[in-house]
Order: sequence, then C-alpha cells, then structure tokens
Amino acid sequence: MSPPSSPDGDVAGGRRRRDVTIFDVARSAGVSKSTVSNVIRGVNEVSDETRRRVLAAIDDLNYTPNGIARQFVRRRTTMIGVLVGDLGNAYHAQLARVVERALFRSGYTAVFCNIEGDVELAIAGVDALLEQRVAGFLLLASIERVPQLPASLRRTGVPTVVIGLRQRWTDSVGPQDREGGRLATQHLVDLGHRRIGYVHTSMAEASGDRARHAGYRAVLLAAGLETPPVMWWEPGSETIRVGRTAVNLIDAMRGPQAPTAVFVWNDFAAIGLIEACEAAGVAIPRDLSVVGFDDIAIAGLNRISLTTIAQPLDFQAERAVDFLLERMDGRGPEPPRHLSVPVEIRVRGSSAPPGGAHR
Amino acid sequence: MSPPSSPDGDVAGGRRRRDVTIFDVARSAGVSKSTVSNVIRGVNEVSDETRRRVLAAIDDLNYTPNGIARQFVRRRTTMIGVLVGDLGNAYHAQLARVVERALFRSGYTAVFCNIEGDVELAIAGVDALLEQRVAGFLLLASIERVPQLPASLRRTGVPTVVIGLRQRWTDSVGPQDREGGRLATQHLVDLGHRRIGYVHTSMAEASGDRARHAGYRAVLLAAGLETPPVMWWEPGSETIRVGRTAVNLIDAMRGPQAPTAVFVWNDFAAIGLIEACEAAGVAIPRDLSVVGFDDIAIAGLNRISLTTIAQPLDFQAERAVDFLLERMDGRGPEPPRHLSVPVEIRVRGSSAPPGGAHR
DNA sequence: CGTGAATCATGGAACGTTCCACGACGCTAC
DNA sequence: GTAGCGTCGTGGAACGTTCCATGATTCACG
Repeated sequence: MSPPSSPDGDVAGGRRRRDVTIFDVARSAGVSKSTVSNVIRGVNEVSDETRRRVLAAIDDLNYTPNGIARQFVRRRTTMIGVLVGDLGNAYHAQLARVVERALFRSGYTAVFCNIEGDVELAIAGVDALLEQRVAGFLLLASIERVPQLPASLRRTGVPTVVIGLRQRWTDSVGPQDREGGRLATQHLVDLGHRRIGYVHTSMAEASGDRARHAGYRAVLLAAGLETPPVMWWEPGSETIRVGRTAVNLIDAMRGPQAPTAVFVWNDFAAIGLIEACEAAGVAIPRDLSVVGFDDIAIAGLNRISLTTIAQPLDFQAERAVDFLLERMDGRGPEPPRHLSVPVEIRVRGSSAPPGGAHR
Repeated sequence: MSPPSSPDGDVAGGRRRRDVTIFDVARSAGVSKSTVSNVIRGVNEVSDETRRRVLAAIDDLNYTPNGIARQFVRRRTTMIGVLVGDLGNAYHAQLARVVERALFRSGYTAVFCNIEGDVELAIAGVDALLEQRVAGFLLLASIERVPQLPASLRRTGVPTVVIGLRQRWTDSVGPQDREGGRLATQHLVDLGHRRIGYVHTSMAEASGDRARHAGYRAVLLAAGLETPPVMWWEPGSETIRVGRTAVNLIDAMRGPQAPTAVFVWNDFAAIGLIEACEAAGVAIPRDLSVVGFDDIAIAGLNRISLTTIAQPLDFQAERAVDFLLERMDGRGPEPPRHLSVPVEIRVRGSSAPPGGAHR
C-alpha cells in the first residue's frame, strides 16, 4: 500500500521526527482536533464518553501537548526570566532555589540568567529573555554591579518584580532592612560596645544597604554614641575571597580609635571579613564583634557561628511571585506595592562583650 | 481617517498588545518578509543597500524577533532542561552556575529544574520540560534520591548528558573519582594513619561514591592496611545539618577500634561531619583527620580549612555542553563517551598526622 | 542577440495549537 | 408544531516565523 516504511525523519540528522500532534489524537479518538483541545484544556463541556475516548487516545499515543505551539498561538509564555546576581553566592543560590519552587508551583518555568556583575552579560541575557518572550521578570537583589538594569527592564514593558531591593517603579519584596540594622546594632550596644562600625561594599546601590545603614545610625544616635566613618569591603565576585584585605577596616583596627564591633551589611561580606581579620591577627569576637545580615546557611555552622539577621526567603519568594502574577494579569495596583517582611536576630559566637568576655 | 486612537489591546487586561512583527519591518523597509528573515538570519545573500535599510527599520521599530515563533516553526528549541539535585547545596549551585554560563555562551538557554530529591517533583519537572520541548537534558549528579530518573530520561529520546555520574546509556563527564579516592587516602596513609574510615551517604547510587570508595580501598590494600566497615552519613536535604548525628561514626570514635582519619565522599557531608564530631567532643584534626571531595568554596575558608579533592567544574560543564550539542546534531558517537577530568588534592588544616602533631 | 549563470528578492505553504462562530440535535414550553 | 434553549461537537482563521521553489534582473560570453 504505502511506500515501504518511509524514512520518517531520523531522530538524529538535524530534522527531528515529527511529533505526535493533536490531530493524531483526534483521528485516533474519532473526534475533531477542537474536541481534543477542549478535553486537554478542560473547557467547553465535553461528554463523559468522548472525554474518555480522547484521554485513552492521548495515553495510547503517548501524546505530550506542544507547549511551544500553545505559547505561540496564545502569544503568552509561561516562562519567567529570573535575573540573579551570582549563583556562586549562597544567598543568591538560596533565593534562586525558593523562587524556582514558587514559580513551578504556580505553573511557571524559571529561566535564570546569571548576571555575575557583568554588564555585557546582563544586556545579552535580557535580550535573550525578551526574544524568548518571557511573561515577566524577577530581579533578585544585588544588581549593584549593573546599575542600569532596572531602567532597562522598565523600558521593556514586561511586568517585573524586584526581590531584596526597593524600587519605586514596580512592586518589590524585601526584608525589613532598617529594622534589621536596628536589631543588629542594638544587640552590639546592649553588649556594651561603644565604638561600632558599619561595613558595606564599595558599591552604592547595594540591595538594602542604605536602609540597613539608616537603622544602624538611628541606634547609635539614640544611644548617644559617635558614628565612626563607614568602612568598605570589596567583595569577591565568585567566592568569599579568603584573606582579601578589607583594607581600611584592618587599618582602622590598628588605629587609636579602633572599633570593638562592626555591623556588616551581609553575611557573605561578614564571613570574608572575619577571615581577613583573623589572618591579620584580629581575633573574633575578642578583639572585634561581627554581626552580619541574611543568615545564609553556613552562618549557622559552629565553625563560623556568625551572629546575623535572618530573613524568611521562602515567604518573600512566594509573595513576589504573587505580585508578579497579578501584574501579568494586569491586576497590579498603582502605585506599586512594597512589602517588607519581618526579620529577626540570631545571636551566635561572633558577637560578645568588648574585650571578649566569653569564648 | 482612522478611528480615534483604537483601543490597540491594552498592555494589561490579559490580551497583550500585538508585537512588532517581521511584517512591520518588511513594510517599513519596503521589502518582503523573506528578505527581512534573510537579513536576520544572515543567509541567502542580500545586497548591502537592502540590508542597511532592513537593519535601520529593525532599529527604528525596536523589533525583537519572536523566538517562540521561530522555535515553533523550526520544531527545535534552544532550551536545555537542567536537572539539578539541590540548588541549596553549594556544589550543585556552583555546577549550575558554570553550566548556565557554558550553555549561554553556545546560544542556549538553561531551564533549571530543582529536583530536591523529590520523586513527584522530578517527574512533574521533566514533564513540564518535555512540554516545553527542550532540545536536550543535562543531568547534574546527585540523583541518588530519584533513582528512576535516568531510565525515565532515556525513554524520552531527548539527547541527554550526565555530569558527575557515569552512566552507560549516554555521554557523561565527571571527575576522576577513583583517582580522587586514591589521592585522598594516600595522603592520609602518608601522614601515618593506620586506621582510615570511609564515610558516604546512605544512598546507593550517589554520584561517584562507588569509584571513590574503590580508590580508597585500593590504597589501603596496597598499604597492607585493614579496611574498617563503611560508615554512613545521613545528609540533610536543605543545608548542612549542624549537629546532625553521624550516628555510627561517632559511635565508632568511642569504640576500641576508632579510626584516626576518615575520607568522606563529598565536602558537604565532610563539613557536616566535622560539625557533628566537634559537637561530640571529637577534635579535628587532633582526634580525627578528615578529607573531603569537591573543594566547594567554603572548604577554603580558614575557619573550615578542609583538606579535599578539587575538581574543575568549568571544564566539565564546557565539555558536557559540547557533548550535548553534538548529540543534538545527531553527531554523537556510539557507544557513548565518558570523560573523566583530572583532580588534585588540596591539603588544608583538617588533616594531620595521628595524634594531631600540628595545629 | 541569445543563452546561461549569478545575484538578489519574493510569495506561499507549513508548523501545532487556540478560540470563535456556528451547527446539529434533543428537549421543553407554549 | 415551532420557537427557544441547552448540550455537545466542528471547521477555519490566526499566530509569526522558516524555508523552498521560483522569478526578475543583470552581466559575461559566444
């Protein structure tokens, strides 16, 4: 009858074997493609008998709907572009993880783009995501190395939600940075410290930095304490750069007005700082108490034991996804919402009374 | 002339504003859609003058090609499904990061699916990726919690490459596990240890576990040393579970035949083990030397200082992507290739002569 | 001047869905 | 008996590309 077993398009050799389509299912079930479509989408009442036959045919042919075709015709994908600072950084990796879960649970697919603080990469990544017609963007904090990113995203007109950094132009979700700065600093004051420094990265727009600093200053002011000049920390891009010099902090430690405690704007930097201090002969917490922010996983290790401010990442991810889905539906409120979720302090071994009373 | 500023499809309200299409560009440039397509794809010689006009029109209209439509008609996407064990685990996160970069560099998009050792999640994730018609799969190690995954992927017929775990049915890339086990154990023997234990997870198919164990046994055999029973470690799923008991190791440490050193099958477990030991009063390295595998970022911290086997993740990711692209082109060789990349030992503070000669 | 080749541009079919308008059928109510 | 309605199913247009076969023009060469 038919030509003897047509070539059929090899799985290999470039051109792919033709998929089972909705037509094949329709033919096999003896109905029209529209009916199959209705069954799959669960709309437009279909009689039980017909549905049964269609489902049987789907099962029979091992049919998987072609999501690309669906997204094409609907002119709306289920992909969300997730821009993340650096997956090598535990805080970002953790955030990426919970975001992926939250999106998946809502039926969306996370497409990550690892910015790595590289402007070229960021631009190329966003372009690629736009070409893929992502339905939305999720911007995960720490975009300090690519300051033009927010404006650029905004211009695309694609719904965007920011996590970890407050932005005026769109919804954002983040920790109570100011409160966190307050808690951390108050903890140090309560321990009896009188000269408490603040350490951040050298970048200006670092997520939450400003607010954390404000909380810190407020406590010092209320306690009638002097505010030493801000110290900075040059973050390593890939890992916590062991022994990387926190130049002016170490210098300060040797000066006449050495702080007895510091609040560091995030754990990643705090741990690097501890490493650098110890390498320079500054004992933690005897010579210097350190408090971080984020409570990344390793902060809880006994070997690290970093006092820090914990923020609930899961909850933030879920709310951010909620916000994003609303905006994608055009249901997002104006002006944009900004949710700050509560933080709490985890007191561990890196902080102690001045002079190192315990440990 | 025209109706007063037609509704035009609001950006919000569900139905999206119609994109600029290739037709708009064609009209604006005064050519056919085919010519625009030729210019974009850089094929089928186009005169310089025409190309210039088309590019100008593209720029003018701010046209972004619709990747979904392209992938639809070509019946081939540029998305690669990346199945990863647990982004919360530093080793996986690091691997995910380099894989994303390598794929991006080749013009592909990584679509991660975080398995989390959850069978349901894994199945649902793979289904979603199949619906998205990913062009290939990359399986990142540690699928020990979802043993049926390889077989399931294989059945899909979608080209797959495995990283970190040797599989017979398809290409794989991984570290020289056996050699790593050898190096680690030889290091301990050289330090003078006579009773050296091996610690792994309780899961059978853990990536590389078997080969690492084999390297370990080979060294002990060659050195004429006794092989203590294998000890196991129940890994925490989300973080290194601080203080989680490595039950039978701690027990063993108290017994008459306590090992003076252990080789732990990966850093994640090794660090957890160190924590548990120290919590139980076993000092590292005085009472017990510990060697890990992977050289995850925090292993290099002075506070951790874990002696371990380093493997080059970037290189593995690049080769794995090469392999995958070849298979996707139908150029993959038969039988499948298995690449083992060299490892090296990084000696740090967690290993010392028995009795803790230094530190 | 006619032919063939080279260069460049074009129109149309196809890709696998969704969604809409419509139609067939059976039932109820007047 | 027929109008109206509810239930269930259908065919076709549309989505924005790619790719192929073909067409138009120009030029070199005999």
